[in-house]
Amino acid sequence: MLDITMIRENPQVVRAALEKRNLDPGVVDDLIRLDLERRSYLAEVETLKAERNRVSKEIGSSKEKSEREEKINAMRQVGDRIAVLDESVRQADTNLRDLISGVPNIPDDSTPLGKDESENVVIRTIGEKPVFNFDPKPHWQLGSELGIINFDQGVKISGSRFYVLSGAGARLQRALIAFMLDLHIRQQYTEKYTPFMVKAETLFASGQLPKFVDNLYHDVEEDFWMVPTAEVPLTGLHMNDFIEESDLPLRYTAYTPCFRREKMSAGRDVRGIKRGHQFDKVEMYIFCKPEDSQHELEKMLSDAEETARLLGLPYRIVQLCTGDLGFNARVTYDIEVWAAGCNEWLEVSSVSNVGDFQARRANIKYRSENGKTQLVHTLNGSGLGLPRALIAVLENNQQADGSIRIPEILQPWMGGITEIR
RNA sequence: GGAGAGAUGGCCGAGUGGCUUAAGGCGCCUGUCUUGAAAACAGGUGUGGGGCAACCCACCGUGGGUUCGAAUCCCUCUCUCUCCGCCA
Repeated sequence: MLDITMIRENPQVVRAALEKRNLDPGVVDDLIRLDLERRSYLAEVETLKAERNRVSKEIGSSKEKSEREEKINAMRQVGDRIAVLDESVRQADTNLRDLISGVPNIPDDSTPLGKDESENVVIRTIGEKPVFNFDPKPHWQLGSELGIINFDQGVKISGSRFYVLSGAGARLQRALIAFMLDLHIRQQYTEKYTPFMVKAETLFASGQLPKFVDNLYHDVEEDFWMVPTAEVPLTGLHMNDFIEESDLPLRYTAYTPCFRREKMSAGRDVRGIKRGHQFDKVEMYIFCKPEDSQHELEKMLSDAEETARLLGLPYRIVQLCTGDLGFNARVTYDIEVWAAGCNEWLEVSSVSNVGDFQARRANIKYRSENGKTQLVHTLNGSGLGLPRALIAVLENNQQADGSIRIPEILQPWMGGITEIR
Protein backbone atom coordinates (compact mmCIF):
# COMPACT_ATOMS: atom_id res chain seq x y z
CA MET A 1 0.00 0.00 0.00
CA LEU A 2 1.24 3.46 -0.86
CA ASP A 3 1.31 6.35 1.60
CA ILE A 4 -1.56 8.79 1.10
CA THR A 5 0.61 11.70 2.23
CA MET A 6 3.17 10.81 -0.42
CA ILE A 7 0.41 10.58 -3.05
CA ARG A 8 -0.99 13.94 -1.94
CA GLU A 9 2.42 15.58 -2.21
CA ASN A 10 3.72 13.81 -5.34
CA PRO A 11 0.73 12.88 -7.49
CA GLN A 12 2.81 13.05 -10.65
CA VAL A 13 5.17 10.34 -9.36
CA VAL A 14 2.26 7.96 -8.81
CA ARG A 15 0.68 8.77 -12.18
CA ALA A 16 3.97 8.09 -13.93
CA ALA A 17 4.34 4.78 -12.04
CA LEU A 18 0.89 3.63 -13.11
CA GLU A 19 1.60 4.56 -16.71
CA LYS A 20 4.81 2.53 -16.63
CA ARG A 21 2.71 -0.46 -15.60
CA ASN A 22 0.21 0.24 -18.40
CA LEU A 23 -2.48 1.10 -15.89
CA ASP A 24 -4.92 4.00 -15.84
CA PRO A 25 -3.44 6.90 -13.83
CA GLY A 26 -6.92 8.39 -13.32
CA VAL A 27 -7.21 6.67 -9.96
CA VAL A 28 -4.77 9.26 -8.56
CA ASP A 29 -7.30 12.04 -9.01
CA ASP A 30 -9.95 9.97 -7.25
CA LEU A 31 -7.56 9.34 -4.37
CA ILE A 32 -6.75 13.01 -3.98
CA ARG A 33 -10.40 13.97 -4.07
CA LEU A 34 -11.31 11.37 -1.43
CA ASP A 35 -8.41 12.41 0.76
CA LEU A 36 -9.48 16.05 0.62
CA GLU A 37 -13.04 15.09 1.47
CA ARG A 38 -11.91 12.98 4.38
CA ARG A 39 -9.72 15.70 5.86
CA SER A 40 -12.45 18.30 5.63
CA TYR A 41 -14.89 16.07 7.57
CA LEU A 42 -12.11 15.32 10.04
CA ALA A 43 -11.28 18.96 10.68
CA GLU A 44 -14.93 19.77 11.34
CA VAL A 45 -15.67 16.85 13.63
CA GLU A 46 -12.47 17.36 15.63
CA THR A 47 -13.35 20.98 16.31
CA LEU A 48 -16.74 19.88 17.61
CA LYS A 49 -15.20 17.15 19.75
CA ALA A 50 -12.79 19.64 21.28
CA GLU A 51 -15.73 21.84 22.19
CA ARG A 52 -17.68 18.95 23.66
CA ASN A 53 -14.69 17.84 25.74
CA ARG A 54 -14.22 21.35 27.06
CA VAL A 55 -17.87 21.97 27.92
CA SER A 56 -18.37 18.50 29.40
CA LYS A 57 -15.57 19.27 31.80
CA GLU A 58 -17.31 22.49 32.79
CA ILE A 59 -20.53 20.59 33.39
CA GLY A 60 -18.71 18.30 35.77
CA SER A 61 -17.40 21.14 37.89
CA SER A 62 -20.42 23.45 37.65
CA LYS A 63 -22.69 23.87 40.68
CA GLU A 64 -25.33 26.05 39.05
CA LYS A 65 -28.24 23.82 38.05
CA SER A 66 -29.77 25.94 35.25
CA GLU A 67 -26.37 26.49 33.71
CA ARG A 68 -25.77 22.76 33.72
CA GLU A 69 -29.12 22.06 32.03
CA GLU A 70 -28.39 24.63 29.36
CA LYS A 71 -24.97 23.22 28.58
CA ILE A 72 -26.18 19.63 28.57
CA ASN A 73 -28.84 20.53 26.03
CA ALA A 74 -26.34 22.33 23.84
CA MET A 75 -23.94 19.40 23.96
CA ARG A 76 -26.72 16.97 23.13
CA GLN A 77 -27.07 18.74 19.80
CA VAL A 78 -23.32 18.88 19.24
CA GLY A 79 -23.25 15.14 19.95
CA ASP A 80 -25.84 14.48 17.25
CA ARG A 81 -23.83 16.44 14.73
CA ILE A 82 -20.66 14.58 15.74
CA ALA A 83 -22.39 11.26 15.16
CA VAL A 84 -23.30 12.28 11.62
CA LEU A 85 -19.81 13.54 10.85
CA ASP A 86 -18.13 10.51 12.40
CA GLU A 87 -20.09 8.37 9.99
CA SER A 88 -18.96 10.55 7.07
CA VAL A 89 -15.34 10.22 8.13
CA ARG A 90 -15.72 6.47 8.51
CA GLN A 91 -17.25 6.23 5.04
CA ALA A 92 -14.51 8.37 3.49
CA ASP A 93 -11.87 6.27 5.26
CA THR A 94 -13.34 3.06 3.91
CA ASN A 95 -13.59 4.42 0.38
CA LEU A 96 -10.05 5.71 0.48
CA ARG A 97 -8.66 2.48 1.89
CA ASP A 98 -10.51 0.35 -0.66
CA LEU A 99 -9.17 2.44 -3.49
CA ILE A 100 -5.61 2.82 -2.27
CA SER A 101 -5.21 -0.86 -1.44
CA GLY A 102 -5.74 -1.66 -5.12
CA VAL A 103 -2.90 0.61 -6.27
CA PRO A 104 0.32 -1.31 -7.04
CA ASN A 105 3.79 -0.42 -5.81
CA ILE A 106 5.93 2.15 -7.62
CA PRO A 107 8.56 0.45 -9.81
CA ASP A 108 12.15 1.18 -8.83
CA ASP A 109 14.15 3.31 -11.26
CA SER A 110 16.28 0.27 -12.03
CA THR A 111 13.27 -1.66 -13.34
CA PRO A 112 13.35 -1.56 -17.16
CA LEU A 113 10.42 -0.07 -19.00
CA GLY A 114 8.36 -2.56 -20.97
CA LYS A 115 4.83 -3.49 -21.94
CA ASP A 116 4.73 -7.17 -20.96
CA GLU A 117 6.84 -10.25 -20.30
CA SER A 118 8.26 -10.17 -23.82
CA GLU A 119 10.28 -7.12 -22.78
CA ASN A 120 11.85 -8.66 -19.67
CA VAL A 121 15.62 -8.45 -19.73
CA VAL A 122 17.92 -11.47 -19.48
CA ILE A 123 20.74 -10.29 -17.20
CA ARG A 124 22.99 -13.32 -17.37
CA THR A 125 22.97 -17.01 -18.18
CA ILE A 126 25.01 -19.41 -16.09
CA GLY A 127 25.91 -23.01 -16.84
CA GLU A 128 25.71 -25.11 -19.97
CA LYS A 129 22.56 -26.82 -21.19
CA PRO A 130 23.12 -30.57 -21.04
CA VAL A 131 23.66 -32.37 -24.32
CA PHE A 132 22.34 -35.87 -24.96
CA ASN A 133 23.12 -38.50 -27.55
CA PHE A 134 19.44 -39.50 -27.42
CA ASP A 135 16.10 -37.68 -27.35
CA PRO A 136 15.54 -36.40 -23.80
CA LYS A 137 12.07 -37.14 -22.48
CA PRO A 138 9.79 -34.74 -20.64
CA HIS A 139 9.31 -35.42 -16.92
CA TRP A 140 5.72 -36.63 -17.26
CA GLN A 141 6.97 -39.46 -19.44
CA LEU A 142 10.07 -40.18 -17.34
CA GLY A 143 8.10 -40.01 -14.12
CA SER A 144 5.33 -42.31 -15.30
CA GLU A 145 7.74 -44.88 -16.74
CA LEU A 146 9.79 -44.96 -13.53
CA GLY A 147 6.66 -45.08 -11.39
CA ILE A 148 7.67 -42.01 -9.38
CA ILE A 149 4.92 -39.66 -10.60
CA ASN A 150 1.37 -40.98 -10.74
CA PHE A 151 -1.06 -38.66 -12.45
CA ASP A 152 -4.04 -41.04 -12.48
CA GLN A 153 -4.02 -41.44 -8.73
CA GLY A 154 -3.89 -37.68 -8.22
CA VAL A 155 -6.91 -37.24 -10.45
CA LYS A 156 -8.69 -40.14 -8.75
CA ILE A 157 -8.44 -38.71 -5.26
CA SER A 158 -8.50 -34.96 -5.94
CA GLY A 159 -9.30 -34.21 -9.57
CA SER A 160 -7.43 -32.56 -12.40
CA ARG A 161 -4.09 -30.82 -11.77
CA PHE A 162 -3.22 -33.14 -8.90
CA TYR A 163 -0.60 -35.89 -8.90
CA VAL A 164 1.02 -38.30 -6.51
CA LEU A 165 4.77 -38.67 -6.07
CA SER A 166 5.88 -42.15 -5.25
CA GLY A 167 8.95 -43.88 -3.87
CA ALA A 168 12.19 -42.23 -4.94
CA GLY A 169 10.21 -39.37 -6.53
CA ALA A 170 8.59 -38.43 -3.23
CA ARG A 171 11.90 -38.85 -1.50
CA LEU A 172 13.70 -36.71 -4.06
CA GLN A 173 11.27 -33.87 -3.46
CA ARG A 174 11.80 -34.19 0.28
CA ALA A 175 15.56 -34.18 -0.32
CA LEU A 176 15.25 -30.94 -2.29
CA ILE A 177 13.28 -29.34 0.55
CA ALA A 178 15.80 -30.41 3.16
CA PHE A 179 18.75 -29.36 0.99
CA MET A 180 17.30 -25.91 0.41
CA LEU A 181 16.39 -25.29 4.04
CA ASP A 182 19.80 -26.41 5.23
CA LEU A 183 21.48 -24.22 2.62
CA HIS A 184 19.47 -21.14 3.63
CA ILE A 185 20.24 -21.75 7.27
CA ARG A 186 23.94 -21.63 6.32
CA GLN A 187 23.18 -18.41 4.43
CA GLN A 188 22.03 -16.81 7.72
CA TYR A 189 18.27 -17.32 7.48
CA THR A 190 16.30 -18.58 10.48
CA GLU A 191 14.02 -21.50 9.69
CA LYS A 192 10.34 -21.06 10.51
CA TYR A 193 7.52 -23.56 10.48
CA THR A 194 4.26 -21.63 10.17
CA PRO A 195 0.55 -22.34 9.93
CA PHE A 196 -0.67 -23.06 6.39
CA MET A 197 -4.03 -21.48 7.12
CA VAL A 198 -4.27 -17.82 8.06
CA LYS A 199 -6.76 -15.08 8.79
CA ALA A 200 -7.94 -12.64 6.12
CA GLU A 201 -6.11 -9.89 7.99
CA THR A 202 -2.80 -11.65 7.33
CA LEU A 203 -3.52 -11.89 3.61
CA PHE A 204 -4.36 -8.22 3.55
CA ALA A 205 -1.07 -7.42 5.27
CA SER A 206 1.00 -9.19 2.64
CA GLY A 207 -1.03 -7.73 -0.23
CA GLN A 208 -2.96 -10.79 -1.47
CA LEU A 209 -6.31 -9.43 -0.37
CA PRO A 210 -8.46 -7.86 -1.57
CA LYS A 211 -7.04 -7.94 -5.08
CA PHE A 212 -6.26 -11.64 -5.51
CA VAL A 213 -9.28 -13.13 -3.80
CA ASP A 214 -10.01 -15.27 -6.89
CA ASN A 215 -6.71 -17.15 -6.52
CA LEU A 216 -7.21 -18.19 -2.91
CA TYR A 217 -8.84 -21.14 -1.18
CA HIS A 218 -11.09 -20.12 1.67
CA ASP A 219 -12.89 -22.11 4.35
CA VAL A 220 -15.99 -19.97 4.72
CA GLU A 221 -17.27 -21.63 7.86
CA GLU A 222 -14.14 -21.04 9.95
CA ASP A 223 -12.86 -18.09 7.88
CA PHE A 224 -9.49 -19.76 7.35
CA TRP A 225 -7.53 -19.05 4.17
CA MET A 226 -4.97 -21.46 2.72
CA VAL A 227 -1.61 -19.79 2.14
CA PRO A 228 -0.67 -19.22 -1.54
CA THR A 229 2.98 -18.75 -0.53
CA ALA A 230 5.04 -18.72 2.67
CA GLU A 231 5.49 -15.00 2.06
CA VAL A 232 2.05 -14.56 3.63
CA PRO A 233 2.65 -16.10 7.08
CA LEU A 234 6.24 -14.79 7.16
CA THR A 235 5.07 -11.21 6.63
CA GLY A 236 2.39 -11.80 9.23
CA LEU A 237 4.90 -12.85 11.89
CA HIS A 238 5.70 -9.21 12.56
CA MET A 239 2.36 -7.65 11.77
CA ASN A 240 1.82 -4.63 14.10
CA ASP A 241 5.27 -5.07 15.63
CA PHE A 242 8.02 -2.67 16.49
CA ILE A 243 11.27 -4.44 15.65
CA GLU A 244 14.36 -3.41 17.59
CA GLU A 245 16.77 -1.71 15.21
CA SER A 246 19.58 -3.90 16.53
CA ASP A 247 17.61 -7.01 15.47
CA LEU A 248 17.51 -5.92 11.82
CA PRO A 249 17.91 -7.41 9.33
CA LEU A 250 15.70 -10.39 10.17
CA ARG A 251 16.12 -13.17 7.62
CA TYR A 252 13.69 -16.08 7.59
CA THR A 253 13.27 -19.20 5.54
CA ALA A 254 10.28 -21.50 5.54
CA TYR A 255 9.01 -24.53 3.75
CA THR A 256 5.28 -24.55 3.09
CA PRO A 257 2.88 -26.06 0.65
CA CYS A 258 1.21 -23.37 -1.45
CA PHE A 259 -2.43 -23.46 -2.50
CA ARG A 260 -3.67 -21.57 -5.55
CA ARG A 261 -6.93 -21.69 -7.40
CA GLU A 262 -5.20 -20.84 -10.71
CA LYS A 263 -8.54 -19.64 -12.06
CA MET A 264 -6.80 -17.20 -14.37
CA SER A 265 -4.47 -19.87 -15.69
CA ALA A 266 -7.04 -22.54 -16.52
CA GLY A 267 -5.80 -24.39 -19.58
CA ARG A 268 -2.18 -23.24 -19.19
CA ASP A 269 0.60 -25.72 -18.57
CA VAL A 270 -1.78 -28.64 -18.22
CA ARG A 271 0.81 -31.35 -18.83
CA GLY A 272 3.05 -32.59 -16.07
CA ILE A 273 3.61 -31.11 -12.64
CA LYS A 274 4.57 -27.59 -13.66
CA ARG A 275 1.38 -25.90 -12.49
CA GLY A 276 -0.99 -27.32 -9.90
CA HIS A 277 -3.42 -26.21 -7.21
CA GLN A 278 -0.99 -27.40 -4.58
CA PHE A 279 2.77 -27.21 -4.72
CA ASP A 280 5.68 -26.99 -2.31
CA LYS A 281 8.12 -24.16 -1.97
CA VAL A 282 10.99 -23.05 0.22
CA GLU A 283 10.85 -19.32 0.70
CA MET A 284 13.30 -16.66 1.87
CA TYR A 285 12.06 -13.49 3.51
CA ILE A 286 13.88 -10.44 4.88
CA PHE A 287 12.86 -7.49 7.05
CA CYS A 288 15.49 -4.74 6.95
CA LYS A 289 16.17 -1.02 7.23
CA PRO A 290 15.28 1.00 4.12
CA GLU A 291 18.89 1.85 3.37
CA ASP A 292 19.80 -1.86 3.36
CA SER A 293 17.13 -3.24 1.08
CA GLN A 294 19.07 -2.86 -2.16
CA HIS A 295 22.01 -4.72 -0.66
CA GLU A 296 19.73 -7.40 0.83
CA LEU A 297 18.13 -7.90 -2.58
CA GLU A 298 21.51 -8.72 -4.04
CA LYS A 299 22.23 -11.12 -1.21
CA MET A 300 18.90 -12.88 -1.64
CA LEU A 301 19.38 -13.19 -5.38
CA SER A 302 22.81 -14.69 -4.97
CA ASP A 303 21.48 -17.05 -2.27
CA ALA A 304 18.75 -18.25 -4.62
CA GLU A 305 21.26 -18.60 -7.45
CA GLU A 306 23.46 -20.74 -5.28
CA THR A 307 20.59 -23.19 -4.94
CA ALA A 308 20.41 -23.67 -8.69
CA ARG A 309 24.17 -23.74 -9.03
CA LEU A 310 24.68 -26.42 -6.36
CA LEU A 311 22.02 -28.54 -8.01
CA GLY A 312 23.96 -28.26 -11.26
CA LEU A 313 21.05 -26.68 -13.09
CA PRO A 314 21.76 -24.26 -15.93
CA TYR A 315 19.89 -21.06 -15.15
CA ARG A 316 19.40 -17.50 -16.24
CA ILE A 317 18.50 -14.33 -14.37
CA VAL A 318 15.70 -12.30 -15.87
CA GLN A 319 14.81 -8.84 -14.66
CA LEU A 320 11.10 -8.15 -14.96
CA CYS A 321 10.07 -5.03 -16.85
CA THR A 322 7.47 -2.57 -15.56
CA GLY A 323 4.69 -4.23 -17.52
CA ASP A 324 5.28 -7.66 -15.96
CA LEU A 325 6.25 -6.58 -12.44
CA GLY A 326 4.08 -8.00 -9.64
CA PHE A 327 1.65 -5.87 -7.67
CA ASN A 328 3.82 -5.62 -4.53
CA ALA A 329 7.23 -5.33 -6.11
CA ARG A 330 9.57 -2.46 -6.95
CA VAL A 331 12.24 -4.69 -8.50
CA THR A 332 12.02 -8.37 -9.37
CA TYR A 333 14.56 -10.86 -10.65
CA ASP A 334 13.28 -14.21 -11.84
CA ILE A 335 15.51 -17.23 -11.88
CA GLU A 336 14.70 -19.63 -14.69
CA VAL A 337 16.24 -23.07 -14.90
CA TRP A 338 16.63 -25.04 -18.08
CA ALA A 339 14.56 -28.19 -18.36
CA ALA A 340 15.97 -30.40 -21.09
CA GLY A 341 12.92 -32.63 -21.58
CA CYS A 342 10.16 -30.06 -22.07
CA ASN A 343 12.80 -27.90 -23.71
CA GLU A 344 12.05 -24.63 -21.93
CA TRP A 345 13.23 -22.23 -19.26
CA LEU A 346 11.15 -22.73 -16.10
CA GLU A 347 10.57 -19.90 -13.66
CA VAL A 348 11.61 -21.38 -10.33
CA SER A 349 12.20 -18.28 -8.28
CA SER A 350 11.13 -14.68 -8.08
CA VAL A 351 13.23 -12.42 -5.88
CA SER A 352 11.67 -9.04 -5.11
CA ASN A 353 12.34 -5.87 -3.19
CA VAL A 354 8.97 -4.70 -1.95
CA GLY A 355 10.23 -1.55 -0.20
CA ASP A 356 7.83 -0.37 2.51
CA PHE A 357 4.74 -1.44 0.56
CA GLN A 358 3.95 -4.54 2.63
CA ALA A 359 5.28 -3.00 5.83
CA ARG A 360 2.72 -0.20 5.56
CA ARG A 361 -0.15 -2.65 5.08
CA ALA A 362 1.19 -4.90 7.83
CA ASN A 363 2.23 -2.00 10.10
CA ILE A 364 5.78 -3.17 10.75
CA LYS A 365 8.15 -0.52 12.10
CA TYR A 366 11.39 0.08 13.89
CA ARG A 367 12.78 3.08 15.73
CA SER A 368 15.75 4.68 14.03
CA GLU A 369 18.69 6.32 15.79
CA ASN A 370 17.16 9.78 15.72
CA GLY A 371 14.16 8.39 17.62
CA LYS A 372 11.81 8.47 14.64
CA THR A 373 9.64 5.47 13.91
CA GLN A 374 9.98 4.14 10.40
CA LEU A 375 8.51 1.38 8.30
CA VAL A 376 10.87 -1.48 7.54
CA HIS A 377 11.53 -2.73 4.03
CA THR A 378 10.66 -6.31 3.13
CA LEU A 379 12.00 -8.67 0.49
CA ASN A 380 10.90 -12.08 -0.57
CA GLY A 381 12.19 -14.77 -2.83
CA SER A 382 11.68 -18.42 -3.51
CA GLY A 383 14.57 -20.62 -2.62
CA LEU A 384 13.15 -22.44 -5.63
CA GLY A 385 9.67 -23.71 -6.32
CA LEU A 386 9.68 -27.44 -5.80
CA PRO A 387 7.82 -29.04 -8.68
CA ARG A 388 9.76 -27.03 -11.22
CA ALA A 389 13.13 -27.62 -9.59
CA LEU A 390 12.17 -31.29 -9.50
CA ILE A 391 11.28 -31.20 -13.21
CA ALA A 392 14.69 -29.77 -14.07
CA VAL A 393 16.54 -32.27 -11.89
CA LEU A 394 14.67 -35.20 -13.44
CA GLU A 395 14.92 -34.05 -17.04
CA ASN A 396 18.51 -32.81 -17.03
CA ASN A 397 19.89 -35.90 -15.30
CA GLN A 398 18.15 -38.54 -17.40
CA GLN A 399 20.15 -41.28 -19.06
CA ALA A 400 19.68 -43.22 -22.27
CA ASP A 401 17.96 -46.13 -20.54
CA GLY A 402 15.36 -43.87 -18.90
CA SER A 403 17.04 -43.88 -15.49
CA ILE A 404 17.90 -40.70 -13.61
CA ARG A 405 21.16 -39.76 -11.93
CA ILE A 406 20.72 -38.13 -8.55
CA PRO A 407 22.83 -34.97 -8.14
CA GLU A 408 25.59 -35.57 -5.64
CA ILE A 409 24.48 -32.71 -3.44
CA LEU A 410 21.12 -34.44 -2.82
CA GLN A 411 22.48 -37.91 -2.19
CA PRO A 412 22.89 -37.49 1.59
CA TRP A 413 19.07 -37.27 1.84
CA MET A 414 18.49 -40.20 -0.54
CA GLY A 415 19.72 -42.99 1.67
CA GLY A 416 22.78 -43.64 -0.43
CA ILE A 417 21.11 -44.32 -3.74
CA THR A 418 22.69 -42.57 -6.73
CA GLU A 419 20.17 -43.38 -9.43
CA ILE A 420 16.45 -43.80 -9.88
CA ARG A 421 15.66 -46.69 -12.16
C1' G B 1 -18.14 -28.50 23.17
C1' G B 2 -19.21 -26.94 28.80
C1' A B 3 -17.88 -23.84 33.36
C1' G B 4 -15.01 -19.98 35.45
C1' A B 5 -11.18 -15.99 35.44
C1' G B 6 -8.81 -12.39 32.74
C1' A B 7 -6.98 -8.64 28.62
C1' U B 8 -4.75 -1.13 30.82
C1' G B 9 1.44 2.49 27.82
C1' G B 10 8.40 -1.17 26.30
C1' C B 11 7.38 -4.18 31.07
C1' C B 12 4.81 -4.51 36.01
C1' G B 13 0.51 -2.41 37.86
C1' A B 14 -3.58 1.23 40.10
C1' G B 15 -8.10 2.77 38.50
C1' U B 16 -16.56 0.62 39.26
C1' G B 17 -19.35 7.93 35.38
C1' G B 18 -16.39 14.27 35.82
C1' C B 19 -9.91 17.55 40.50
C1' U B 20 -7.14 10.75 36.13
C1' U B 21 -8.87 12.71 29.18
C1' A B 22 -4.25 6.80 32.69
C1' A B 23 -1.54 7.17 39.42
C1' G B 24 2.80 4.63 40.95
C1' G B 25 7.03 1.49 39.98
C1' C B 26 10.69 -0.71 36.58
C1' G B 27 13.29 0.18 32.20
C1' C B 28 15.17 3.94 28.89
C1' C B 29 17.04 9.20 27.68
C1' U B 30 19.03 13.98 29.41
C1' G B 31 21.07 16.93 33.29
C1' U B 32 23.46 17.80 38.34
C1' C B 33 27.26 15.53 41.27
C1' U B 34 32.04 12.43 39.94
C1' U B 35 38.76 11.75 37.23
C1' G B 36 35.20 7.97 35.06
C1' A B 37 31.26 4.81 36.51
C1' A B 38 27.61 3.45 40.16
C1' A B 39 24.33 5.54 43.68
C1' A B 40 21.39 9.78 44.76
C1' C B 41 18.59 13.86 42.98
C1' A B 42 15.88 16.72 38.95
C1' G B 43 13.51 16.65 34.30
C1' G B 44 11.90 13.85 30.18
C1' U B 45 10.08 9.30 27.98
C1' G B 46 3.41 5.60 23.89
C1' U B 47 1.01 5.26 18.82
C1' G B 48 -1.69 7.31 14.82
C1' G B 49 -4.02 11.54 12.58
C1' G B 50 -5.31 16.95 11.54
C1' G B 51 -3.13 22.06 11.59
C1' C B 52 2.03 26.86 8.93
C1' A B 53 1.88 27.10 14.21
C1' A B 54 0.00 27.53 19.19
C1' C B 55 -2.60 23.44 19.64
C1' C B 56 -6.39 19.84 18.76
C1' C B 57 -8.55 14.77 17.94
C1' A B 58 -8.51 9.43 18.47
C1' C B 59 -6.64 4.99 20.90
C1' C B 60 -7.11 1.24 28.04
C1' G B 61 -8.22 -6.67 23.46
C1' U B 62 -12.42 -6.01 18.94
C1' G B 63 -16.96 -3.92 17.27
C1' G B 64 -21.51 -1.69 18.85
C1' G B 65 -24.73 0.79 22.73
C1' U B 66 -26.17 4.16 27.03
C1' U B 67 -24.57 9.38 28.53
C1' C B 68 -23.52 16.34 28.24
C1' G B 69 -19.20 13.18 29.56
C1' A B 70 -16.99 5.97 29.46
C1' A B 71 -10.70 2.56 31.01
C1' U B 72 -15.05 2.63 34.35
C1' C B 73 -22.07 0.81 32.87
C1' C B 74 -24.62 -2.65 28.91
C1' C B 75 -24.30 -6.03 24.53
C1' U B 76 -21.15 -8.68 20.71
C1' C B 77 -16.92 -11.01 19.20
C1' U B 78 -11.64 -12.46 19.64
C1' C B 79 -7.67 -14.15 22.38
C1' U B 80 -5.16 -15.99 26.98
C1' C B 81 -5.32 -18.88 31.56
C1' U B 82 -7.69 -22.78 34.92
C1' C B 83 -10.96 -27.00 35.21
C1' C B 84 -14.22 -30.72 32.63
C1' G B 85 -15.36 -33.36 27.99
C1' C B 86 -13.54 -35.02 23.22
C1' C B 87 -9.28 -36.00 20.44
C1' A B 88 -4.11 -37.01 16.30
